[in-house]
Amino acid sequence: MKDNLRQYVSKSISLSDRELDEFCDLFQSSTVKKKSFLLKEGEVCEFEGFVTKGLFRVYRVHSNGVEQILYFAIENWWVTDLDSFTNASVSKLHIQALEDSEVLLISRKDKEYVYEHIPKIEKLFRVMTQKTHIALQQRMMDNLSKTADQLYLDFIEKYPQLSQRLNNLQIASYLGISHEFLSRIRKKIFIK
Amino acid sequence: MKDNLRQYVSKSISLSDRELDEFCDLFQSSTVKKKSFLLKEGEVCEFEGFVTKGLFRVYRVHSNGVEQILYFAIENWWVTDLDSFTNASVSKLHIQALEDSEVLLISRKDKEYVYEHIPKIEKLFRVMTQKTHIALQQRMMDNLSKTADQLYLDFIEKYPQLSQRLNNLQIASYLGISHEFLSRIRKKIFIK
DNA sequence: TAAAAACATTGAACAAGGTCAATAAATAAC
DNA sequence: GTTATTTATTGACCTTGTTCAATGTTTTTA
Repeated sequence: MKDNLRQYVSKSISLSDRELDEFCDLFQSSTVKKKSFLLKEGEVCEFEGFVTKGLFRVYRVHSNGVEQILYFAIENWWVTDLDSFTNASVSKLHIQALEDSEVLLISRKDKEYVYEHIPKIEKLFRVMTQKTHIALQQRMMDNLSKTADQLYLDFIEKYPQLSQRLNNLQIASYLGISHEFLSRIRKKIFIK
Repeated sequence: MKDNLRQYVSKSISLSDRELDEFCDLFQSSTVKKKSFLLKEGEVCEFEGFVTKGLFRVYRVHSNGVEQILYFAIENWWVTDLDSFTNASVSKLHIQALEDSEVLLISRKDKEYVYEHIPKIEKLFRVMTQKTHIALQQRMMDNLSKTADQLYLDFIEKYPQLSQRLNNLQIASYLGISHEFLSRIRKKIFIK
């Protein structure tokens, strides 16, 4: 079950078998049924998760009740509320499974321990955070400059397999547009 | 001149005097006149910079000619194109001084060297990248959910000293709205 | 397999914000 | 100090996307 994680780590850094075992042993597996929550607003996020099966959405509920999806996490992606997890602060986010899912969880304490103990892991996460930061910068620039049509087309082109697994409510909420407007966009696009 | 940098590092991690000297010696100081560029689109970003004086804007020029500001950097902030610097790829960004400025620059090679040589520095930058990532997540959610009025009010409240040093063209470009609309917002707000 | 729930589509009215053009005010350059 | 240049304001009109409500369609659930 932890094969995915082993593979993921090995792709980025070279650890001895022993280090790799030690790292992976710090994770505990958890199954999460569709529609149930890994984290709810108001809680403190005590885990960082590596998804081995299924699909999660990480989202915020605004004061007017509107849900805004920050990101999705599928197989071989990490899922956490970075702010709440690193600062042990109260979370403003929800993390919910959109399919029956499985995830490997590491606690804050164990992660800090492993940073001290296996410095290459610190490198792994530094590089990872850099990559997600670059992607987020790109996404923010796109959101501010591109039209909704283009955002949608880019999304289904960039994440073809993921977009198959999502309904239009989820996609609209990720793109920051209303699902009614997404429906109109789809009509316009697919008629052409 | 490197006192700011020494202080900045010391606040986050504890290095020996020797390590601190070694780290700071890798930087070379550079003065940048108002309106001149530290980086232009099409170049490869060969530096990461620590601003000791002045003000920079990091921005992209979209195909229609519209400028979108990704972020500003003032004293004690870092400035680089993270994507271009880490991947040695061609930059899509411009980095321009908005005031007469001074910046301490470290090269890609030296930064990689220091990661190997002083692991605490790796920690420093991991934590730093995490923080900026959290801030960017917040900014993206705000951009997607808040009205332009609110974005502007939040900006001048969050960065009071910075917003004093910027004209409304720059602020509008950062918020992703037209400067004409910002002008109307200001009228509406300050009349109340 | 029937009822309930969730999801998708469509119309009509509306709001937020953009574009273009003109003018005024403030800075910078000489 | 007086032009140039940059920045700010304002008006009129336009576009993109929202809201609300109704209806149809699919998927769950019992």
